Amino acid sequence: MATRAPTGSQASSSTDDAEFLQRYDASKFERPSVTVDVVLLTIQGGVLQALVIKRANPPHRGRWALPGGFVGIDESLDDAARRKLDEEAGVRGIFLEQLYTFGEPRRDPRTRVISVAYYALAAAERVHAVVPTPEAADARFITIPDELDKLSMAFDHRRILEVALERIRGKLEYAPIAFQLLPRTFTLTELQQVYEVVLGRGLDKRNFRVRVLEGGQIEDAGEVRRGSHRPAKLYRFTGK
Amino acid sequence: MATRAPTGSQASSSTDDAEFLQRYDASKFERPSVTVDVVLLTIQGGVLQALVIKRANPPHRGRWALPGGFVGIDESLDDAARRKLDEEAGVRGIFLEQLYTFGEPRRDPRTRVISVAYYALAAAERVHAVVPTPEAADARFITIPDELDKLSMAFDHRRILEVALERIRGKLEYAPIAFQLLPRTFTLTELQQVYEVVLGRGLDKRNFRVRVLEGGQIEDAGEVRRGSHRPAKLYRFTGK
DNA sequence: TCAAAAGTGTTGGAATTACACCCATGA
DNA sequence: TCATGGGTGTAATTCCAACACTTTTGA
Repeated sequence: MATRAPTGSQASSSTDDAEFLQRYDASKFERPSVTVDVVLLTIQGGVLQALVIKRANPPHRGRWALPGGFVGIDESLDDAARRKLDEEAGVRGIFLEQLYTFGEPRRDPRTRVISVAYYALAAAERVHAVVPTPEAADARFITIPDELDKLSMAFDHRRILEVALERIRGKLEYAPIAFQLLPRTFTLTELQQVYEVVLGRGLDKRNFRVRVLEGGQIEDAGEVRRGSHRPAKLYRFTGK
Repeated sequence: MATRAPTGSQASSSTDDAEFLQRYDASKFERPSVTVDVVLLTIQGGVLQALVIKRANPPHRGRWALPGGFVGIDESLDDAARRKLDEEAGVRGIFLEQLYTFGEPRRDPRTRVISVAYYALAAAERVHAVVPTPEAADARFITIPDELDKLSMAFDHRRILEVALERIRGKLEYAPIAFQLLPRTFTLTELQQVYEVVLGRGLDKRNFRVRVLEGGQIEDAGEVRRGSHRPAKLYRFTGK
């Protein structure tokens, strides 16, 4: 038997592999179903919101659940999450990142279902204009934490949502994710509100501005937003 | 149809669910295989090391791979990872945490395989005494980064290992994981070496000691380690 | 002219970094 | 006694938190 040296060169799939493929009995192992579930977060009206969909079928018919569904057999996990976001929220091209995989044997009463959870972030404009879609007749945004605390959710989706919140609160401080919750250009006050809403506490305006302007992640967009009062400078995120 | 109010009470599995279970056609969706792969890290001889196993079967026969295997249909993901660690490394009861799920359609040439990756940390004493085991006749620890850089690994296991390294480097600074790489009692120099080896750079001894002693996570174990020179105080981690 | 949001600096304390020598032990 | 790793303090700097008023605009 030709064993390969530990420090061998980059080898392509060997002849062994091809032979094995033909012999491989794919039915040998009982396989779980694999789904993706997506926590879509946005900020609207000064509050953090998450998209939930009312289940039209058992199990948990009539309860609220995260958008999600089965992963296609030739589809990557990321693609499945993106597809579900498109089908059930009508949203494309937004920030999306894998969160955690939930695989307790009894988390779905039907059969063994392993769910790879994702979280997505979008500016309110990107999502409030397009929901609902054909696949999700009854979809809505719940406010966090108020409505979430009262809502009974299907499966372990409440837990998934809470893990997503933990994650973005942690990441907010070292990764450029706040910008994903804003339109391309934004005012510093709007950016600060993102931080305040996600972290759940107020921040000092002067300290915040110094920090963010010295951080080198945003640049002056050269325009102003006019409201009913003093116009505010617009900034844009300088892609990392 | 009785739709549930958005803010309803915690409902148990409904009759709908039970009915549906009987009708549910589990074969409707083609299902991927699901595996776990475990990155077992340890520190030995002042270097970071990872356990790899030589594959006895195709695909990638003779190449080095992470310990891992299929998830049982009634087994949680965590349990599967723990089981593999036991079977292929003979190690139990060590720190284990989910890392990331790798699910590209072609990552395994046989069929669609989604791998939920874990990383595990153990003191050298815990693992070097027990490897190899029956299931993994050819297992060894490779040094990081030296041997890893030269090694050709099966599947996307190199990538998984690199993601694990990124993760522990990031977590080292805010989570108490360094202690997982040490025996129950340890000297401050040993603790510092863990940080240095994982981060790949030297640290100032005096600053390190002040920080760690004021951190409140360790306590004096009341003993000393005697070597060939001045004895060193032993400390223990005060479980968070 | 007034209401409302935009914009702007300073200061004190805390945390972080840089840096060099003496101590206790076993051989 | 000497080689080796164990153990300790201080000063400069940077970072962070607290704090209030003036400016610009549209109504």
